[in-house]
Amino acid sequence: MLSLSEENHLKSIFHLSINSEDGVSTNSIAKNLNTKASSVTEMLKKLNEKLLIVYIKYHGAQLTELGRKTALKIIRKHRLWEVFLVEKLGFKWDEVHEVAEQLEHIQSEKLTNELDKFLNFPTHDPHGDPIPNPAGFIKIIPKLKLSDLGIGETGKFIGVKDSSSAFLKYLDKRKISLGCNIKVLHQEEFDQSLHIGLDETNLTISIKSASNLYITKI
Amino acid sequence: MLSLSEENHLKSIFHLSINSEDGVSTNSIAKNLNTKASSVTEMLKKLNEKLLIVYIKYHGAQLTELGRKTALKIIRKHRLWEVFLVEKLGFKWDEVHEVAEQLEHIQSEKLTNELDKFLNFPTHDPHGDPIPNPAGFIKIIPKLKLSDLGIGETGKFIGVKDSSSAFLKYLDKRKISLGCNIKVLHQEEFDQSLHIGLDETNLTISIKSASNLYITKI
DNA sequence: ATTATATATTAGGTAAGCCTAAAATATTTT
DNA sequence: AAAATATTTTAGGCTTACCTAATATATAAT
Repeated sequence: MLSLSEENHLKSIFHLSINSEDGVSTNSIAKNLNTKASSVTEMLKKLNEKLLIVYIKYHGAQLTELGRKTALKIIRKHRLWEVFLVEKLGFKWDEVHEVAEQLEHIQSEKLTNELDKFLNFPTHDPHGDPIPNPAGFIKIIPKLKLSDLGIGETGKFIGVKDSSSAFLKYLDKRKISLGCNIKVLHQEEFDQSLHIGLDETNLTISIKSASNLYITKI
Repeated sequence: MLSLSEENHLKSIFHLSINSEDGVSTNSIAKNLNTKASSVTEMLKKLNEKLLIVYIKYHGAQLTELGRKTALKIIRKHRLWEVFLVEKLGFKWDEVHEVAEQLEHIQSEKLTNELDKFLNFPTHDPHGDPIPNPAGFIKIIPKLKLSDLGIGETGKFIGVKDSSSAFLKYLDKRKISLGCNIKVLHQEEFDQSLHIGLDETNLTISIKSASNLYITKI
């Protein structure tokens, strides 16, 4: 059984390795977990011993298949609990993270699987991220950003890149919610901001916001 | 904020002080938590510093009002989660303890209170134990055992004293479930076992079992 | 290709929470 | 009330997971 700290390091490495082919750097993990590089180095040695990562001195860490599965099982729990908090307990999508960070470490396969059933086997969490299956399998869909669409194209809003509370509240205020269809109408030349169509209404969002919205073309 | 270990010690002291006026002994806590007396002594000093208990060397520990409230807030969470596990996720009442021991340490008042609401403000957990309110208030009802009833008297089964898996399964097998009415029909002289009436059926239970069943006279 | 800078590791230290063995205090027995 | 026994505390160690400061390696700039 893994310690809380080991689990958090694994998860961090998983998340940080999504956008990088080679090893995850010590510093990036430290920043992610709010600790110091020296602490991370220690942990990387331990996770390497346990065959959860491949760690080469001065060259960062990469998850092994075992490590990846282990990380995904934790992420599965995190995302299931997020669904529970939003759908059953009425949490807003910007309120769930902190609590889910605690709940994800509860050890009980039965609990996780019964929760999954109770929630009716959801496929995505409230931020649009996919939920791994019990074996830690996940289908990774290459994510397209709204800012990648051309003028006239329409996308379905499926997730956020930055899930900070500020950004989620920004979306709520503008009634941009998961699953809605967004059409790119026009782009301003001088600041790249986008005019978009959303149901009946039109609005303008900055290029920064647009590149935080994941969509699938439709 | 309290550490996991501090919380567990408080809870242990609370449970052990129910049947004893004076201080809870170091050894009994150690036994309860599966640690050693020396570890408990250390912790008692710390909890005393934090004003959660009154600890006098060689004379055990007693909860302060603050300590009692704190313990009851943890117990509140434990019991709410037990209700959730049984009523929503289909756990049996002998399967919930271990998981609830983990869930009781999750820190989020909002979570606890929303869970309470979601469960429709239950007053008792699946073993018949009362659930404290958000402020850590609880009404302690002096508990009567089935073995305290006289011949011909009837009681409503409201809780168990020993909640071991073995005993709970024993009850399940005999269809003795929380809330049912039990009438004492006759007592064997040589082994004190009781003949009881339960709905349409009659059965015999040992005096040991009878003294593990809490009831209210009706 | 050196030098400067950024990044990572090692060395050594701290606090929490556990342990065993020895010493101190309480309790029970005679 | 003294001796025997049980209980509790203290002393000193260990492990995990942190930290800072010093050193080593890698990367970027000249």
